[in-house]
Amino acid sequence: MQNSKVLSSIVERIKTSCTVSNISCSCFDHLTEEQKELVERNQVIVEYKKGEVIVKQGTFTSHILYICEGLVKVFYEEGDQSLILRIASPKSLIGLTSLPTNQNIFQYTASAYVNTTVKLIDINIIRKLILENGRFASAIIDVLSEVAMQKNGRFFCLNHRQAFGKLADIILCLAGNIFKTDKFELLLSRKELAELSGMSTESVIRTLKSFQDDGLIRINGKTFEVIDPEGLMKICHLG
Amino acid sequence: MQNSKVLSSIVERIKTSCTVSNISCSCFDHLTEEQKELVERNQVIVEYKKGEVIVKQGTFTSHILYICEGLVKVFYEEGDQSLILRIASPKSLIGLTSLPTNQNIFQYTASAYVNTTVKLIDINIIRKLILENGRFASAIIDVLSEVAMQKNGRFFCLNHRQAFGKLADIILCLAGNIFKTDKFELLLSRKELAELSGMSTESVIRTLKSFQDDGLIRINGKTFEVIDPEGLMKICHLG
DNA sequence: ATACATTCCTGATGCAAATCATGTTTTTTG
DNA sequence: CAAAAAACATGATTTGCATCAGGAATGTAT
Repeated sequence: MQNSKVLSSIVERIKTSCTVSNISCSCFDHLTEEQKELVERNQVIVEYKKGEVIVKQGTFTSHILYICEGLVKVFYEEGDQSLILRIASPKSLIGLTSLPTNQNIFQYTASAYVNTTVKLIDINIIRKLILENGRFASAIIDVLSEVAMQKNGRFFCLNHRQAFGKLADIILCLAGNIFKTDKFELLLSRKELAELSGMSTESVIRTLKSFQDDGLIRINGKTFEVIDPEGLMKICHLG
Repeated sequence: MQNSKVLSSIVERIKTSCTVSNISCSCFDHLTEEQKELVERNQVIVEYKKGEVIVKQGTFTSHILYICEGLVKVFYEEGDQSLILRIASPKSLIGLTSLPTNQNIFQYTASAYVNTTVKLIDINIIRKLILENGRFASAIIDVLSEVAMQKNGRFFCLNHRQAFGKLADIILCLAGNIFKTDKFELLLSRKELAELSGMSTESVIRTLKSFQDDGLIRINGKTFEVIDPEGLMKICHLG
């Protein structure tokens, strides 16, 4: 448990270069009671099973997604290749980039990593609220900005680091930002981890093994434990 | 000149995967006369020489940048490595990601590729206008969304294509989006082109040469001419 | 329990592209 | 204008990582 403290302080420091982060949204707090009701009247709550597609790239954006529970993979597709843009955890919004009215098509696919509960909110209501409520608009801008900055960090990491650096980063992010503990049950397969880090499944396995051999992490099936977060940090910044 | 037509139609089609694009901003059109005056009273126009740093990552964001003329490199720095996030051409805004008040530090450096004229607008005025004017806020959201989507395309391209695919993409983007003609004087050095495409300078030179040998482009010093845009297109989507 | 499919893992091979080394041309500067 | 510096170019070498091939372990369906 001492490690948790070290971990959180480290994750704090590497925030900007972090591949995966948890950007929560407080925009609805700025609504009036009346506006809150309006949102509630125009939303539905839907549950998705592990692996199910929530929205598909290329379809019309009729709704904005608000993740209530679960974990969602947001990715860009082209041909048979894909690129994970971000991982959305509870309190995240998905679909904001479709707010421009001349761009009302989903530019990415979102699917559930695990069983996930999502609020679907009518996008026109969001548009209306942006026009009406400055504080709400400002909060939406904040979310967009944060997502953009996080993406810059991920972008940088994927392009400038090599295998072990990328993977070290992802492990720290999963521990620090998503699961918020140094020992967690990883819901993702090695293949999904590979997709996330932009490397081959085999390389992920090999690299994970080398981390384990070097005493940086401990793996037992799906259970991951970060033993030496500072070591991972170093790897992350070197390679 | 026949080629220009082909070129523009092609650039139209590959818009989403385009590494470099020209996102212009019409947000100030939505201001009242009074608000426009407010902006004008709180802005200064500054000229930067080629190579000069306009804003430096890590410094306080007191102003938003509006490019009047020129070409600006926006990049993320970490240690001695850097990553170009986007190229900003006239009518672009830079610094919007610093709008959240809890995040008032520039997350990237901007420097002038060529002599550039920039309007510096007090960021607090922009914040005030977002709260006051819904249409303005909405236009800012539109810009942020477009930049985000463009970044996704660039992100994808840099990660999934190999050298020749990346470079083909960049050449098409420069021709189609920045210079808007199939024959242009490239202001960037091979080294800058390498930085932009995330490859080594030597590889850029070699790849450019192979494009020339294959009759796809013609290069004469700094003058680039796209001869076979459809060929470049194909390369772009294959590799 | 048996058959089948995934996921996980390991070693061998190949290749794209970075790096190194070195030379040439162009541009900048004193 | 000469000297220095930067940009451009090209060949040789190295290397990180994907790909291929095959096997063990785990999970799922029959």
